Parts: sequence; C-alpha cells; structure tokens
Amino acid sequence: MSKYHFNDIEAKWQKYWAENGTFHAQNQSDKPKFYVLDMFPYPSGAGLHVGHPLGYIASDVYARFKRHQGYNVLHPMGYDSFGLPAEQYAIQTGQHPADTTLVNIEGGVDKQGNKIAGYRHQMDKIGFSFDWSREVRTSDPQYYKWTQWIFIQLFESWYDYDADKARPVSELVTIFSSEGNTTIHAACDADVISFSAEDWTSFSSEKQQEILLQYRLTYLAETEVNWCPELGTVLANDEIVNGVSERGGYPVVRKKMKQWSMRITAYAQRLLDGLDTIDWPQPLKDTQTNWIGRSEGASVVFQVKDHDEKIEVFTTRPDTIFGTSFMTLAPEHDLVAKITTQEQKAEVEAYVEATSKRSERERMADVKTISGVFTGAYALHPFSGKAIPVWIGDYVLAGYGTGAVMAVPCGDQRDYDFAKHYGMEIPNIFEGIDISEEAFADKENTIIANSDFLNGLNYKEATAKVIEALEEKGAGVGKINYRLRDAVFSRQRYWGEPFPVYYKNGLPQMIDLEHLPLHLPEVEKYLPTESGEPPLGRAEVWAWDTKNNKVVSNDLVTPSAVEGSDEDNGIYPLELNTMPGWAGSSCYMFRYMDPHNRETLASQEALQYWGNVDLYIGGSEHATSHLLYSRFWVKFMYDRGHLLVDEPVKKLINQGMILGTSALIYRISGTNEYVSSGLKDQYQVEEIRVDVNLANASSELDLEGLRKWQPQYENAKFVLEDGKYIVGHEVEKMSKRWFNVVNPDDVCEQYGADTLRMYEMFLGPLEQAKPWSTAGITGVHSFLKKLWKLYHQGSPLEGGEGGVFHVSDSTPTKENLKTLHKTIKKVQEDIENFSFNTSVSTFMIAVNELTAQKCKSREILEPLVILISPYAPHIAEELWSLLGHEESIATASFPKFEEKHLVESSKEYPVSFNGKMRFKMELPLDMSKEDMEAAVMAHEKTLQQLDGRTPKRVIIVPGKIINIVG
RNA sequence: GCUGAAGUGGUGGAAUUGGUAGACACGUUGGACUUAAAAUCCAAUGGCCAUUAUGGCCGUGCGGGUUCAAGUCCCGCCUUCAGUACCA
Repeated sequence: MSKYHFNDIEAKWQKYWAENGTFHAQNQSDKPKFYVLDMFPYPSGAGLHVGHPLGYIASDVYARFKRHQGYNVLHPMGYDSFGLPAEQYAIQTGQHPADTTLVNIEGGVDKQGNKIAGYRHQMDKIGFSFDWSREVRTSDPQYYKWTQWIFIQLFESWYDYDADKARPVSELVTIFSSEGNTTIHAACDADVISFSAEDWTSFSSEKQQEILLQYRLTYLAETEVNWCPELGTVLANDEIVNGVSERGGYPVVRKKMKQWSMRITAYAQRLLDGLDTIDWPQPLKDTQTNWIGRSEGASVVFQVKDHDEKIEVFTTRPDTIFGTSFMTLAPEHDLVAKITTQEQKAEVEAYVEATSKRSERERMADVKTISGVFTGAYALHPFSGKAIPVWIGDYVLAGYGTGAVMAVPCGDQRDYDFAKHYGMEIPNIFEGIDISEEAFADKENTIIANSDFLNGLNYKEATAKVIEALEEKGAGVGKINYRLRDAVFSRQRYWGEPFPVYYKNGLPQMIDLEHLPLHLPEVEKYLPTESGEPPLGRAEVWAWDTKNNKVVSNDLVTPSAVEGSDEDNGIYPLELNTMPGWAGSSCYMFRYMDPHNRETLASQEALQYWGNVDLYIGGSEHATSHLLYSRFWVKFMYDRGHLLVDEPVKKLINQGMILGTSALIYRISGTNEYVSSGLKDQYQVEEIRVDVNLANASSELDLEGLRKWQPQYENAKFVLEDGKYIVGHEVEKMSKRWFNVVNPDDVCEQYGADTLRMYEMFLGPLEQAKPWSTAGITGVHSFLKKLWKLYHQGSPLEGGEGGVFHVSDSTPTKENLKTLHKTIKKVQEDIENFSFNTSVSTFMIAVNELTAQKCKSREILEPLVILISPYAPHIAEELWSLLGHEESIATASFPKFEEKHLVESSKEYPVSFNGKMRFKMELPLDMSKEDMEAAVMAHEKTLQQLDGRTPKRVIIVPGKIINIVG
C-alpha cells in the first residue's frame, strides 16, 4: 500500500498538528522571533472560495520557511467578526448576528437549513500552520473589552504639537489652570475660545468638560456626515464610491449629527513621515500619501470692505497674490449670509438653496457646468488695497481648506474658466506668458510680473518673500494644509462594539476599565427606532448605574435630575451608537501576542519580545481604511506608552485577487437549443453563464450535469462540435451570481490540500491579479505523485502503484548533489523574494532530474523533503516520517547551500554573430580569452557563418557569451 | 485630468546586475500500455519558408535611439488595469 493517498495523509497530519500543538508559538524563547500575519477575514455566510486562501498560503509558506530557519514564529489567525452583512442578515431573518457569526466560523446549519462548512473547518483542510490557541474574534466581549479600553485612552488624551505626541488630559488641565490655553499648540476644534488660567478656574465643571472635549483625541461634535437613509447609518468617506454607498450602491446625503470623531488629523504629518520607515508597496504608500494630501502654501486673510468680517483662504500659490481678481466662497460658507448685500440677497439665497439640494453625486458627476453668484460684497487686497468682488460658487468645496479661495484666473484653470464664464477681466502676472487661451499653472517656469515687490522672482523666491511680507503685516502666515479629515467614529448599527460611554447632563463620561467589557445589549429588532435612533435605542436594559457599576433598565433613568440633587440616582443613559468596522482591527495584531491576558491588552514582556509584525499579507483595498487607521492608533498607543512600537507592520505585501473564470453557453435566440462555442457565430445567440464546475479542463461541458443543474436545461438540445460541447469563458470577479465560484473544499477533496497550496502559488506572481482556472491543476498534482514515486520502488511500474518505500544509503553522485544544491539556492532566494511561483517550477525540475538520475540516496532525498515542506507540508511530513523521523518536520533545519557542488569546469558557450545566437560550443571555464578566441575562430561553423569575411571584433565574456562582429 | 502598475506563444507564466527569449506547466498532436476508459510513460509543439539531414527569415504593444549585444536602458506614442479627482 504505497500509492499517494493524499486524503488519508492530509487528515492524519492535520490531526497530528492539532493534537501536538506543533505550531504554538512560545512567548519565551532563545530563538529569534518572527511575526507573520494575515489580514483576518470577515466570516461571511458564503464561506471561503479559492481566492481567499491565496494570501494565507503565501504567508504560511513563509512562516514554515522561517521555522526551518530556526525562528520562533508567531503565525496567528482570527476573525473580524463584527460587521454589516451579519446585521443585514439579522434584519432579514431575525436571527441574532452572534448566532449566525458563530455558525459561519464553526460550521453548522443555519435556520434556513443551509449547511455551512465554517471558516475554521475550511481553513483546517488547507493545512495552515496557524497557532489557533491565540485566536481572536472582534465580537467576543473579552476581545472588545480592549477596543473599548483604547477608546477611553483616546478620550483621555490630547495632542501636543510642541512635544509632537499625545499626552494625558490631566496634564492639559494642569496647563489650563496655570496658564490658560493661549500658550499651547494643541490639536483642537477650530472654534475654541481663548481663556486665561483665571478664566479656567472660574468656569463651571460643565463648561470645563465642554472645552476639554474640544481637545480630546476622540470627541463628540456636530458633524456634517454622509448619511445613507437606505442603510440607516453614517458612512465614512472611504465607504462611499462615486457618491453612493460602497455596500449596496444606495444614495448618500449630507446631514448634521452629533457623532464621535477621531482626531486623526493630529497625526497627519507623522503618518506621512512614517511611510519612509516601513517596507510597503509603493502604490499603497502613494495611496496613503494622496489620502493625507499634504500641501504647502499660505493662509491669507482678506478684510471684507465696509465690514468687520475677514475671509481666510488657503493657497498653494501665495506668489500669485497680485493676480487675485476676485474671491470665491463655498455656498455653505458661514460668511455668505453675513456679507451678502441687500440687492444680491435673493439671488444668493436661491443659489445656496439650489446647491444644497443637489446630491454629492450630482455635484461630482457635473464638473463641467460653471455656476456661481456675486454676493455684492468686496474684499480688500492685503497689499494693493484694491477692492475685489466676492462670489460664491460650487467649485469651491466647504470641506477643504477654509472653504474659500483667492481666485487667480491667470494661474488656475478653474478660476480662469469661472472668470471667462462671468466676463471678468483676467490680469496677467506672468513674465512672457500668453494667457489668452488658458491659465498658466507651471510653477517651475514661473517668473512673476506686475506684482510690486515680487516682480522678476521665480516661484520659490516669490513664495518665500510674500509669506514674509504677509506675516509682517499680520495678513497671513505660511501654512501646511492636509486633505485628511478627522474620522467619524459613530455608526448607527447594532453589530459593533458598544461605546463605554454614558451621558450625565448630556456630557459623555467613560466607564472604568475594571467594569469592562460593556456587553452589547439584546434588542428585539436590529433596525433603527421609529424616532430615528440607532438600534441600541430599542434596548430596554441600557442605562449605567454609577453606584453599582452595572447596566440597568432604562426606566430607572431620571432625565430631568440635576446633578447632586435628591432626584439624581446616579443612573444615566448609555451611548446608542456603536463603533465602526475598523475599531476592532486597528490593534488586533498586538492582542495575538498575549490573547488571554485579562489585565492588559498584552503584557510588556510579550510586547517587548514580539515587537511589531514582520510580514503582513493582505489585499490593497484596505489602503486608506484599516491600514491608515491602524497606523494612527498604534502611533497614539506608542505615545501613551501602551505599545513599544509606532508602526504596526514592518513589511507588507498585497496579494492580487484571484478572479473567476465564468463558463458561457450560447442559446440560439428564442429556442431551448444551445450551440457550442466554436459555432456560435453562425447563429443569433445569447450568452448564458452556467456553473463553471460543469466544464472540464478542456472546456468541455458535462451535458448530463447541466440537465440536472437547473430545470430549464432538462430538455435542452445541443449543437456539438466534434461530438463535444465547448463552453466560452469570461474572466470576472468570483461571485455566486456568475456561477464561477470554486470551493477550496472541493479541490482538497479531489486533489488534496498540498496540490491546492502548490497550485495557488504556481498560478503566477503573488501580487498580480490572475484568473482561476482548473486547467493547470493536474500538472501540479502529477508533480506530487512523481515526488511520491521518487521515494518508492517496485511493481508494476518502477516506483509506481503498489511500490514500497525505498531510499538507500548510497553516496550521491555529482549530478544528484548539483540538482539538490541548485534547488536549495533557488528556492531559498525565491521565498525571500516572495517569488513563490518560480519555486514550484524549481521543484518540478528537481524531481524530473532526480527521477531521470534514478536517485534514491537519502543524502539527497532527505533535504529535498524539507525544501518542499513549506509548500506541501502534508506529503513532506509523511515522507519525513517514512524516512524514520519521529518528530514533525516543522522545525527541521533548512538545508545549507554549498557552492562547491555547482562549480563547473566547462561551459557550453552560446556563439553569436552580430548578436544573434548561431551555435554552441563547449569550452573549459579556465581557458584564457586568447585561447577561446582561437578555438572559436577555428570552429567549422564559424567559418561557415563568416563565409570568407574577416570579423571586425570578437567579444568574449568568460562564463557568459561569445559574440563575433563583422 | 493626475498618480501608479503592466503589455512576452493557443493559455498561465519564466528570463535575479543588458549576455542562449519562451524555463516550468496547461492545452494540442502523434505514439506506447489497455477489450476499453482512466492513470502512467515517450516524442513533437513561437510564427513563416525550405528540406534528405543540414538550414534560412521574422519574433517580447508601436516608432525611434544607445550598445558588440536590448523583453531588460533612454526618448516619443498606443492600449489595458488599479487608485484618485473641482484639493485652491
């Protein structure tokens, strides 16, 4: 019995690994550490398809490789188990999201009777070397306790720009009581009042709390948010695509709501600077750089004529200030109502009204139409003192900069178009530039003219000079502006982390760590309330008893009670919003280090030992959400001493998406007759997608299978070619609706996990998107069979079925050693470069060569198993045990490459004529150039090629090539 | 529009610093084994032309250039994909 029974072998070793805790990482070890992490999945009801494990397989190969290299490897897995789909499903079916989530993870049967394999079971079948003893689930109260705790830390912190770090709010209070708020440079709301130490101490406690809230790193604020009525929730900017919700594609409107926000803008510069310290893909760094959107320029203040008001603008081109011929405010700008003149009032109001009605989507889609209205007001140029008309226009966005621009039509195309459209003059302030057709925005080639003291200067000089002049006048200051906005942190959803917050007199108070976790309450329905409150508004037991520190019935709250009065029973309402999806994933990589710790997020020793993630593999779609927010929280936690590193991840790789290959059949219009792909052009046909699993590797359709698949095909007729029905193909996203989903369980069943793992690696470069096709899988599968045969011998075919395990202690030949060592070298380099696909080719070459060499030598075959084990761990374990080892192969030392086995005495040189290779000749490697030239020139084929000509030159690169010119 | 990545056989893809283009697989064709199928094994397989073997020409999106030598470097285009967008 020595056929390659992959199903038995794989089940056996998966059981062994689980029972022996083979992959449990130790928090104390003499070995160097290595932390390999995958982006943990959201456990959806649809289960895993073959695209999901790609990154996990790559990271698993790497983790196993590192173990062979003697590292103590942390390779954990968990679930990002809060999220919208479970909630939507709960709304539809009434099932508790916790129940469906559990089934999606652990498997079972849902209430509709659908069998769900479960993520855990599916992953186990692929043979990952995860340390499951460290599993985390974001929806587990013992986990989200720490998410709530981090929120409290943010609430208790403020950002000090002078120290360039977050500090405790208690220190801010100390500063306020000794010097007020005029000396500090802190990240805070734009509308904080100035006060002295005396003022501070005279403020009421409530007033003090309100002020502090304006400085906290998480704060409550009336914010204009993206409200999605269909989903009943607020969406972050990155959850909106083309003006509609990313999920579902529903319209999104602007709405003002009181929301928790995260002061991520305080970290804008550090998030930017940190990118230089981490090894991440350039496109991903670029995406984050753009998202943060740093621009350097100046803030300039324009006095409104005959008014007390001032208009502040941000410009990246202060050098063009003398070209300012009008100003434009966003229609939503606060000053619009104040400065509009009586005559213009009606027109302005109508315009503001019309703009507010246009959805974000319309405004974005309609970039071409120029519209605006004159307010009747004028602003005074800070240098020339000229009166400049103030307009409003929707090309200026309220959310960027100050929501106002100084319009320089000669230097900015939008200002130019606006000026042209309304017949305004366009003064030219550029030396020798024609602006009759379009604006001139080229900074590098700018020479300023008609600009008083800036004349003759280039962009750099003029900018420096004008900022100096503005600062002297008190009319402006050099400024750096970021596109990044503070992140809204409240969601009107059920299935997320509850905030550890209750409200006393309308002001937020935190619950102490010792009383956490604050459990998600039970509700009857998962929808918002009729009065528009979030789902938690339906909870009946959702008030905080500050005396007994527990959650109690809402009925006990006495809303009108004044603090300290007899009616104040210390019971207050709890927050009704929940946290967004990214809350639980921002610091999860640290919880894996010490997942069962009940005292802290992770112990100092664990944090010290594991540091940060050495290798993180996941999709690029998280570039501006998870990966940016995580960096922000980690920097914050570092500032406050809760973490010892200020970046979560050293090296990151984005795996490409595996696309589906849909199978198409062609129905002859108006019939139930289907024509094979090659003949479809002869008919009028419609394309129809059918289950891709009904087509084989040669695109031949299983007709009987199709008839059984869906009733409409039961009596279908087929027009065949060569007796076969060949399907067409379309590459698109893997999705149930296209019937192109391939389940890894089925592949494991049919070919084995080792085949699946190797095949996914063999498909192509990890980072690249590529279509799944079953076509090539047999090649990888037969490779594993050949590998198996290499270790066996006997009837009926040499080493074939029924053979017995056989390796010999014979001394390996030179060829054997050469094959082995070139394989060691190549595979090691490939893994280090994440070039997994070429490793698989290398294994194939090695096994083909060793088979041809009839190699049975233990000295070769033993190290070969270790080389293959990261990719195909089950067969490797089995062969390793057959080789007589009692321990798992997991920590066997990676074979050492020895150059000496690859040293050659001669080389088959390619001989080229004018760069074109014509023939090859064998020459010793230690031959001198002169002798080589003589040997080549004497060769009969050289004479034939030259045909009597005398070569002009002979280029000889020893060890490489010979090229004859002439 | 801007930013980034990529274009190589029928297909997935190799070619690490400029040095034998198409490794390794799939598919296809022919052959062996078999009652048959599956499995397995052997051979051929970039295109075109010619042939008794030998051989010749073309060929890495397109057009130029540098070089003894270019898929690889430089200049100019085209196409595809991804991200982003009235960002002042």
